[in-house]
Amino acid sequence: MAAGHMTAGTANAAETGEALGRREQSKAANRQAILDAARRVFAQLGYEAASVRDIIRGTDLASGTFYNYFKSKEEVFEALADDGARRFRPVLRAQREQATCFEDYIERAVHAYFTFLVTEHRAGAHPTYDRGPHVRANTPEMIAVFEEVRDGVADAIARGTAPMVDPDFLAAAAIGVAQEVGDVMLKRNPPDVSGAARFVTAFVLGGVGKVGER
Amino acid sequence: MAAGHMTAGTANAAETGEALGRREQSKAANRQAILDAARRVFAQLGYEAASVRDIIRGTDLASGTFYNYFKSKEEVFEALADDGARRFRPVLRAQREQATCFEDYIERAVHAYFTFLVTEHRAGAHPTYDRGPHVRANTPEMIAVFEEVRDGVADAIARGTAPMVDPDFLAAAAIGVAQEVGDVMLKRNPPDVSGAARFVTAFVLGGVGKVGER
DNA sequence: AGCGAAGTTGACGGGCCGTCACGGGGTGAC
DNA sequence: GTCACCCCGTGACGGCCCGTCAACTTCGCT
Repeated sequence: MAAGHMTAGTANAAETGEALGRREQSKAANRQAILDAARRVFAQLGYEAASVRDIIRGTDLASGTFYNYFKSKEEVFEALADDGARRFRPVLRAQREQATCFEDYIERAVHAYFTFLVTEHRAGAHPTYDRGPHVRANTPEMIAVFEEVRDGVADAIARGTAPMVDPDFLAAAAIGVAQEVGDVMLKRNPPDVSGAARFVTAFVLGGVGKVGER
Repeated sequence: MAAGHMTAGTANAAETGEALGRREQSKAANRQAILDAARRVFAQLGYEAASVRDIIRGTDLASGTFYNYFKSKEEVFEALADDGARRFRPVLRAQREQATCFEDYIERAVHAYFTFLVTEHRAGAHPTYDRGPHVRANTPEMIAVFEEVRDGVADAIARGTAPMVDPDFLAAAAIGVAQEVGDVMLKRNPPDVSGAARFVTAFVLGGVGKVGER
């Protein structure tokens, strides 16, 4: 803004972190244009059915340009996924710090996840990943919850708060429950986030307890 | 075999159910050739990466012939899936009848499912469904277990053996656990079917118990 | 102003898709 | 045994998507 009559040199860019050269600006814009188009296209056609060409048509770029930014449809998906995870993870961390106990922690994490699911679902960002036989993609939030829960569980076990069980199995079980129940929840109208979160929490905690008994 | 000098008329076919006309014979053979090729190709390339052309090349048929039997790759997958389910379901039923209680029933079902998984996995029939972002197809056995467990749970609730809970959520949770833990199990060497089955059983039963408490 | 690098463009060869007009061979009637 | 019918296998075809690349445009710097 204060650039005025400056020649937009490198010194200015380093000064604030913004006001990049035309080159960098255009690069960022193109990348974002591709991601935006991809979001729209995935939402409309579903990930499976969408083609790179569909995404390109959603921008005003040439086909070759796409490949300057991404190698494939998969890579675009991953970029979108990382984006989702980056937005979601802080929320999850916050819940973890506010939690009063292990039980509370699980419920908060799951509740946050389901809320996120419903939001993204409403926004159309989560297309029907289920075309063909029946296919599901691991959403970024899922991965975030997975790692978060795994860490939380490992913590709890280390502190003796939770029984000692195979953490891989446990994390897998928890994520499986959240995933499937989340799916069922989304199909209901209206989706009962709190109810589903309570169900999952109880189920997982009950499972942990029973498994820990030997 | 006893056909001898017969003119292979329709009456003979109806008599035993076999000894079909050349036409029907060839049709069955072609269908089977496609399914066999598809199994191989899916195993080798993965479901995602496999193309209809790959399947066709795995047979000595022309491309047009494929479409006389199946509309798409998806339809071939479904045919293979139905086949798997048809082989697996009787096993599951048998376990159900042998079970002495609800707990035993769950463990038997899960154990049978995991055994099936390992067998099919070894046979290469279950390719890496996870290419690209991370994609998973609902296998036919999964669907069979899903329905079986759902029915079993509904039964148990009706008889008062299991606490009254939302059966959709419950079935979803159970299948989610089995699915994810099954995945983890398959990645270990050697896969511990009994251990995983015990884990899942305990987890699910614990979950059911806790959820039922209110 | 002018040069070199960075980035964009769109045409191109290769491959897959599903279709369809053709022809060969099984089938049943006589 | 013969023959007409029609089922079904065949493979070439137009349409589309893929990833590449030589030519060109734009930017950044001197």
